Amino acid sequence: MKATTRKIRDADATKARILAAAKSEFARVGLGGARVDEIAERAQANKRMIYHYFGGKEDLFKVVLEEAYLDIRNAEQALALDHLSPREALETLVRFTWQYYLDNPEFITLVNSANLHRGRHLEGSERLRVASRRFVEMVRDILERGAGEGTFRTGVDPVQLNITIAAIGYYYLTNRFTGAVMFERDYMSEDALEQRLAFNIDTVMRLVLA
Amino acid sequence: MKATTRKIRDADATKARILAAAKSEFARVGLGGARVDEIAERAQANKRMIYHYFGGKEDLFKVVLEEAYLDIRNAEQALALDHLSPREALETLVRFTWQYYLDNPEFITLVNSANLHRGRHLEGSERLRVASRRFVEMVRDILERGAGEGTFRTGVDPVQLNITIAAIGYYYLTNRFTGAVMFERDYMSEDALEQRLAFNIDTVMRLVLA
DNA sequence: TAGGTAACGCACTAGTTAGTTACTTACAAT
DNA sequence: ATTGTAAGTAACTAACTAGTGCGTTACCTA
Repeated sequence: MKATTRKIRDADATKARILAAAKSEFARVGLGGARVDEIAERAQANKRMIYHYFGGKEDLFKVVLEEAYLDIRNAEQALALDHLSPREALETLVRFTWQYYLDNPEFITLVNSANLHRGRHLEGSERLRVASRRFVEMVRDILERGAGEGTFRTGVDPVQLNITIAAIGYYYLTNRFTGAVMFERDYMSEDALEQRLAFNIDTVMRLVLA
Repeated sequence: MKATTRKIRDADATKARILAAAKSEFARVGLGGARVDEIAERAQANKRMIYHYFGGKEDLFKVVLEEAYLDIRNAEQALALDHLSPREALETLVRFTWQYYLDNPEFITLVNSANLHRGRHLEGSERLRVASRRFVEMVRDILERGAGEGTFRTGVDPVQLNITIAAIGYYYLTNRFTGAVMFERDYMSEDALEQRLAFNIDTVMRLVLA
């Protein structure tokens, strides 16, 4: 009956609720704007528990941030791009990156907040470094396979390509509010999103094709 | 002697000092993180003056933001790209955008902060809309001239191109802290900056060339 | 079933924070 | 020279904020 017993006290569940609430709050108003009391309330936990489990606001932010990055890196691995042709693999990656940002808007704001604070909340994370190395190797492999079969040109730096793939989706979405004012466009209509994705796939393909 | 008289009371000078201090503070720690007392102190002005001249923290942010955008739009116009060949004009724009971000790092953080707050501080700015329209027309003109002489392909959306030109520079710089942790690279060395700019010019050229 | 341990809650502190009140003082126009 | 007005100041306040001290209670294990 253990699984069905409604535990009044459940450390794991409380921790998870705090993390979820913190992710949402940090994403909504940034590290500086987030309020510990608000996170506690939304997590239906006592504020004391945040200090008990995580140490403090900044430590909580570190955990939220690392989780967010590990989550996208894991999702990328799950794509199994090495089973696809180089061309398909790259297009799949561009589409995935775009869709991930759309489905997880809090990821973008968390990353922005982390960088406003000069990345200091991520500095020690060896887990993230390992995951990132694997990711770069994955892209390098696609580029090498493509160059080998003659589809792609040689000499494309996988890190630069990664940055560009992220940039063309990320920038569009994170700056959509000021963009909408300046360019008097609806950035988020179905048509607009579709057009941007098509433009981005085109950009990346023209960049690597032989 | 008016010009050389050291006025103890000078509304314009005080306003300007407040604006400069606010720009720096908002850029450093965001709207939420900035402290009105700190801005007043750094401006060597009394906090009361901020409320007197600008109304409040958020109104001050609005002015800072609008100024920042108008500044880059003016600088772009000053490039006189219509005097260059389409190809040179576009490369000049890519180089300029990149260099502007490097020379005015506060611009990027201000824009990030504005978007974290869903662009609401910019919503009413007709001045910015006018300047942006002129900017889009400038890029459209380059693309049309290029297409006319056969250098560029047809059908490239100038707004999408603008977004991409901004994105590939902006993203690299704003996310350089988390990027440095993940990819174990120095984003800001002279070599790295030069390589990124070259990569970006290449990306844009491949995107538009016929 | 007894008791130790970890989960949890209340109420507080010490320091901040945006914004204001009530005042003084320089300056320019008359 | 006088004086109205705008520039400038200092000392508040009321609300907020991260973090904590200390006591209580549920749950697991021996």
